[in-house]
Amino acid sequence: MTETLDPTDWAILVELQRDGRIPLTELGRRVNLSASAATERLKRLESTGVISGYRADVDLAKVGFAVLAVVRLKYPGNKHGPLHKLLEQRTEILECLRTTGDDCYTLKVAAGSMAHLEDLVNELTEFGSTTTNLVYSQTQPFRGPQAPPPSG
Amino acid sequence: MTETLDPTDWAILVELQRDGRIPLTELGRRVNLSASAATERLKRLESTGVISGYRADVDLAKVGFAVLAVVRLKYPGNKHGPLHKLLEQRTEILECLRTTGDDCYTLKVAAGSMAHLEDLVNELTEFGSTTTNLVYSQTQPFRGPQAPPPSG
DNA sequence: TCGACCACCGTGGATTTGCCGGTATCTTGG
DNA sequence: CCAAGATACCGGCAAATCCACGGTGGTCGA
Repeated sequence: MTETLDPTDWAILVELQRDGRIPLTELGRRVNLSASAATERLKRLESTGVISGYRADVDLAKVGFAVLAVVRLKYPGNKHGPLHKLLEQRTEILECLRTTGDDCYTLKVAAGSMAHLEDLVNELTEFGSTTTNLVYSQTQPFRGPQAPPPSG
Repeated sequence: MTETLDPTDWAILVELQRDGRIPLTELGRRVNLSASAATERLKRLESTGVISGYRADVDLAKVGFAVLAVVRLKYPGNKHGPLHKLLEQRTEILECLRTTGDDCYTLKVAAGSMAHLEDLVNELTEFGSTTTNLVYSQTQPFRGPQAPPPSG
């Protein structure tokens, strides 16, 4: 399940989480490896699934999504099919976490306006009661793991 | 603030959010453009900040973070400096959203074990009362905007 | 000591990138 | 209506990069 990574592997992960599009030559330079050695390590990280992909980071506000919100959904039923279908259709739902606790799902939602957000929440309310919190700001858009967890 | 994007720009964003490391030649092919035209558009998207960067997507479980949790923090004070300092130090805190509502902050936290999570929550509890929910699963690790918001 | 294995390195041909000038379309002002 | 300018696209070329290859220096077990 978990892969064994040495400090060089971690350095590669950190670099590629900071800038996922650097050439392999530059990657090797940064982690003190030749380009071909860095390539081999990177391929291993990709093929073992440690790196699952690469994504461009899009500024939500710049493309018209002025509103970001966290919506918690208390879903009484056990028919999750329709909800998953909604998640596929509504790409405004950026993320969906199924959690323990009173609220079964925690969603991160982007909307162009409050009216748009209202529409989205209305759709979600079909499934259960919702709690919505607007987001003022977020520290970093996202941050991945930078080092192994303690004692492992 | 918001940039004007035509359908081709959106196609580029979609492709690069799906795979941020494809060569420009391939990108042009996918959006029906020559490599140089695709390059020019991409540079414009980068320089205007629509694309803020590229990141490798790391599988948390594969690198030893078996536990994912959402922690909501009710922060009574108004001294946010110490909290920001903690966010910088503790890279296990993947994301921090400041929101409206009763809970001022919503954090996404990765931990190697329940003991590790307990440590993290203890540190957070120094700042205020916390509510922690473990994450069973997440739909996609993340999904960015795929199309402009309605009527905009 | 031997041989298999592993991670690394350097090389060279194929590919990609970055930059240039040239062309077609659209807008603007006379 | 026409010319000037702007915009977006294309093709082509030099330089950088990618990629598969074989070679090297370690470690480990027989």
